Amino acid sequence: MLTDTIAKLIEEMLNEAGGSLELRRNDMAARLGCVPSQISYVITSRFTPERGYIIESRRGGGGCIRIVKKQMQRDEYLMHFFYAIGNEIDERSVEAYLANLESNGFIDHREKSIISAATSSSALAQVPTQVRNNIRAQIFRHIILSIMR
Amino acid sequence: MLTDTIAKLIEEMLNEAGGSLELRRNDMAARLGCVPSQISYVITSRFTPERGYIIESRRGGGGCIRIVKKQMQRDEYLMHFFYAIGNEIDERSVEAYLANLESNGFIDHREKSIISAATSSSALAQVPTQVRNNIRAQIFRHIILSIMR
DNA sequence: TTGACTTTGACTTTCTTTGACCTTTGATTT
DNA sequence: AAATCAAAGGTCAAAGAAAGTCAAAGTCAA
Repeated sequence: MLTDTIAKLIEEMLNEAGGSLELRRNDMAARLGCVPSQISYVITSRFTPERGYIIESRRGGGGCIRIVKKQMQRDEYLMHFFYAIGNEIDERSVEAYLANLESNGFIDHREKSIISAATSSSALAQVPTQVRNNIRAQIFRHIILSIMR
Repeated sequence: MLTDTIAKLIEEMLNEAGGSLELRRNDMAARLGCVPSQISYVITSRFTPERGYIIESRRGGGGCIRIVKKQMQRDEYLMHFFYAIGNEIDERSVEAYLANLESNGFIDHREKSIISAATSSSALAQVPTQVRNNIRAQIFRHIILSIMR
């Protein structure tokens, strides 16, 4: 899948560059043989704030897209979660947050898979779909609290 | 019966692949000459968490179904727990199990508090009381599965 | 003949890819 | 300075590609 290829490439570039990176959308699209908006799609779907990335960009001549992987402090993180998770959350977003938590060293791999299991739609299959995301948010929030304590 | 054929095929593929496998539902259905939803049926009826399987999937372009078989025999102790949990469980029993798991070295203190948070009545407050113990059991079972190899 | 399990297919939801059109910015003319 | 132009990136909707859901119909054993 194109999306994955692009996402991997950007991640690599980010690592090499030490967590902060500027890229030209058109160049990148040309190199990969895709339309420029595909790059935008990858960035908005994979390099989200939930996953700990900050995106800025500038149009016009010499314009570019800047991607920064943000390292967060513990307290900052707690605040972040309180505001961000909200009343409901889907499985994908949980995964995004977990990836973020792991890469910031707040949880390890095993803990991640435990939390993932606890909040999976499979585990919550018996919960009516209309409220499943609410329950998931509750569970996730309780877990975050227990970790941050 | 079609179902058995498909189930056997998937099991074989799993063995060959060493316990973990990704398949394309449409491809498989086309190869076997059946409707795609038949594959779904087989998976939901035969490759259940109760039998030690974990299922994940992604829709859309490049989507697929991932099946992981946990080797329950390897950890008899955990398997024992898994079955002992049953279809419903209350908060106190979870705590008792967790104490047991911790003192036997299957989980550490942090993991215990994560699981405790995930299965607490407080986290499940929005779940109707009649089914809360069922949901709790599902969550707990999924967690136990996730820490098996 | 009833109830559990299977089979099928129409419809839904989610994710990706593409392209046409819009907006912003810096440079160049007038 | 104002007007113009070209070079970015942004947006959005439509089409495409998977998988999920669900209910109706079929099968078969007790």
